[in-house]
Amino acid sequence: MPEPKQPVGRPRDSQIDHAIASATRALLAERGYAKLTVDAVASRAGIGKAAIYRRFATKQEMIFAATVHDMEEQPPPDSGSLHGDLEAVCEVIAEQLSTAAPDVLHGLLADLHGDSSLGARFTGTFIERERFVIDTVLARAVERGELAAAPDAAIVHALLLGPIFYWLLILIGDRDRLPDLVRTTAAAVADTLAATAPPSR
Amino acid sequence: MPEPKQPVGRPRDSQIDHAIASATRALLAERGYAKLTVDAVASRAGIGKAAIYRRFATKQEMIFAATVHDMEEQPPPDSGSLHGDLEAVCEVIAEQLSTAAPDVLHGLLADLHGDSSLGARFTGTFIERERFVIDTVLARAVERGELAAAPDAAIVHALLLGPIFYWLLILIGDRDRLPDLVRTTAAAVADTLAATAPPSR
Amino acid sequence: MPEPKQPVGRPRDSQIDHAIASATRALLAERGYAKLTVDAVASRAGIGKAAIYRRFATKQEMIFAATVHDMEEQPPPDSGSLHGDLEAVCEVIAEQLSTAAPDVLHGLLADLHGDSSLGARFTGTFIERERFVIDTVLARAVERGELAAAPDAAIVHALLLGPIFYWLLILIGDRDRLPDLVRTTAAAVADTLAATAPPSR
Amino acid sequence: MPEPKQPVGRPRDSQIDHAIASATRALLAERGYAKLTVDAVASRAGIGKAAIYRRFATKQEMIFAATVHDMEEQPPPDSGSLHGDLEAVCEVIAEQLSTAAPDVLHGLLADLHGDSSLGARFTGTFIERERFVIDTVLARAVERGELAAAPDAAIVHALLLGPIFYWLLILIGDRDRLPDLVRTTAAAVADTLAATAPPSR
DNA sequence: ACTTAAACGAGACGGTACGTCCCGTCTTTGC
DNA sequence: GCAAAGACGGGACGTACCGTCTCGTTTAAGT
Repeated sequence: MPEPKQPVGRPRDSQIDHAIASATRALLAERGYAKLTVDAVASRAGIGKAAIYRRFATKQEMIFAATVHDMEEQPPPDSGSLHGDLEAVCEVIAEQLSTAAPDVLHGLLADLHGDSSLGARFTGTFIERERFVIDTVLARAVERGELAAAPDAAIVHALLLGPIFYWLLILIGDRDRLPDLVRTTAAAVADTLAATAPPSR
Repeated sequence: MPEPKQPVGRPRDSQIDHAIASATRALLAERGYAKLTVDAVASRAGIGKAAIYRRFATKQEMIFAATVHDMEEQPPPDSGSLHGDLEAVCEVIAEQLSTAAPDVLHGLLADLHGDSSLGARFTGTFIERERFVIDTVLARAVERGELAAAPDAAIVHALLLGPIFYWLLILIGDRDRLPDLVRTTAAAVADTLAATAPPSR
Repeated sequence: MPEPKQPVGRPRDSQIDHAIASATRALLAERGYAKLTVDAVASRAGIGKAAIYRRFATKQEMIFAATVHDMEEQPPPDSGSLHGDLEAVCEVIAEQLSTAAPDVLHGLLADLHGDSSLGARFTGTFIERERFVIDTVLARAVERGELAAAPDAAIVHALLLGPIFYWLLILIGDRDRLPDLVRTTAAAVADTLAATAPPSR
Repeated sequence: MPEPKQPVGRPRDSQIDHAIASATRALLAERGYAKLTVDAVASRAGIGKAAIYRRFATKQEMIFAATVHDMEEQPPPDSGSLHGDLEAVCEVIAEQLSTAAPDVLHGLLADLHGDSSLGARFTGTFIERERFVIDTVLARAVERGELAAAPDAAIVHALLLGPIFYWLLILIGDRDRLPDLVRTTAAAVADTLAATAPPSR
């Protein structure tokens, strides 16, 4: 029996889930990743620490849940060309990333890769999902006849999203210029792929 | 006179600087960024904690100094072509980065951007130095007649080094395939630049 | 209403109070006052340092509480004569003091008078209590007709207990001879008082 | 040869001895025993720490030397009676003690008895000297015929000086009343001795 | 309505690391 | 060839968090 887990006792209060998430986000914005403490989140949310640890095993999981909560990524609608598809993919990622402060992303990434289980979960969701999106748009291009064969998706992944991450996380570049970067990147990747795997005439 | 600051008292023992740096690096390699403690560094280096805090205000500054100690980046020798120069720049960065464990890079970046003074210092040295290297190779290309005008260096910076960081820090990709990525990236950027700012015929 | 202060949250574990006190006393006996460390107390008591600092603001307060825990001093039973009463008072004090090592007494007194709040607390409890005992036996003597009027209690206090403290703390005298000293002191004080304030015939 | 110790090199600067002692006394008065640091003394005296440690093995010795520097105690001139002699002894001690703050005396005593070598030295000088003074006045009384035999000097020592120490160190009593206490104590001890060892008629 | 079982706010708990301070020693340069 | 200035190893201090664990109270579902 797959254990329907008939609930006994007081059920979890779903308001608390929201309170935790929004307190976490507020404190991240106010004080930064490094100075976020679980006690502060509990206090700000008006709840006890136990309510947090009943939901999340570690502080990192809490932050992870509060920050990447709704990042659902779907392959973009078929734009009719590889170039258009790649640009759409880039744009979505860029938009999502630019809502977060760089120090939060760095802190989260550091903690993610410092904890192997969380790291695996991150790779298993976000990275895989991005990869799937890229696979999809590449397959479309092959089908469309733009490319002779699907190139290595991992390399394309890095070429396409790397510049955006670097701009936001390392260069801490001006966000107004992000659209420029997105356009240039998408164009460069599209051209390179076309040159490397030209359609068999 | 700009204060020659003639030293009085016992001078700092430069052997201790080395001992701190190498103990830090050893412990980072052995136990990882998250488990590095100042006491452990002092103990391993055979010194007192005070000697560390006399040199560095925080643990983060110590790690910063110990890890980025000798990263001197010079523009690569002129290879004769923009493509060759870009590839050389990429290779050097890729080589430097791959000597460090990903968790150290993440931890360091997180701490860097969690402390504004350190973050500014990082940008003011490494990023500026990388930017200078890129400026140099772009200027060479213009001089050579490969490009009509030097393109925006910041964008080139992101396009060129972003994929490598992404590969190592986010994808945690196979390091054996890094040379492939470097080649592809350099080629893509060179082609894009040539297409965007072609030599005035 | 004088604030009944209904407790919320997890209450303090009173076993820990005992564990701290007995670990402190054990370590004082084993290693002496100067070598007592808070970490050692915590470790010996099997608790965290935070549990100590939640109860006591400083190491000194902890030692104060641990060493003077149960020193409840009551006026001795009426022996029928001033001399007998004074001797009883002396004996009790002498016995209590001789259970402690001189270095602990010195250390404690030094810390007491190095921290004004602790010093005031010490005076407000022990000294006051001793004074009350002395007041009581003097009042008895007046009632009994042994003395015409109660003499200055502060002077009597010093005359009666001073020699014992001096013997134990300054002379570090042989403890076997303490009973002798107690007898002589009590006799001297009783005689002096009788001579100074004789019963009005 | 009894080693005339012909001095080699630069002789010690005796001004420094004074500077150390007065800086120590000033800081003791300003900040108290517990907060006295060697660095502060050196800085205040305008000298290096080494100059201090060249003269004293420990901080305690330095304070000891600075505070008890000139306490030379001689038996008082013969007053003609035991009572008068005892009172004179008391007065001298009381005067010397009341120049020092109680926290300094306590701190010093604590450190003295925490360090056995210094403790022995203290006993070997001050206590012995006091004892000699008491022995002397008791011998005079015997010679004079006031006492049949010299009583136990240790007990007399405690009886005579204990109340003064207690008043100043434990009760932190009013110093204006010290003369009263001295008179009462001397009278009590004189009477008791006379009663215990009356002159053989 | 009453029992039961879990969730709740509050906050104490063991543990670990931090950064500071001081001691007594050692090592320079300058007088 | 000593002195000041101050760096050094060592070690304790008191603080701050983490993730866990009681308390006494509250809330739903099942009797």
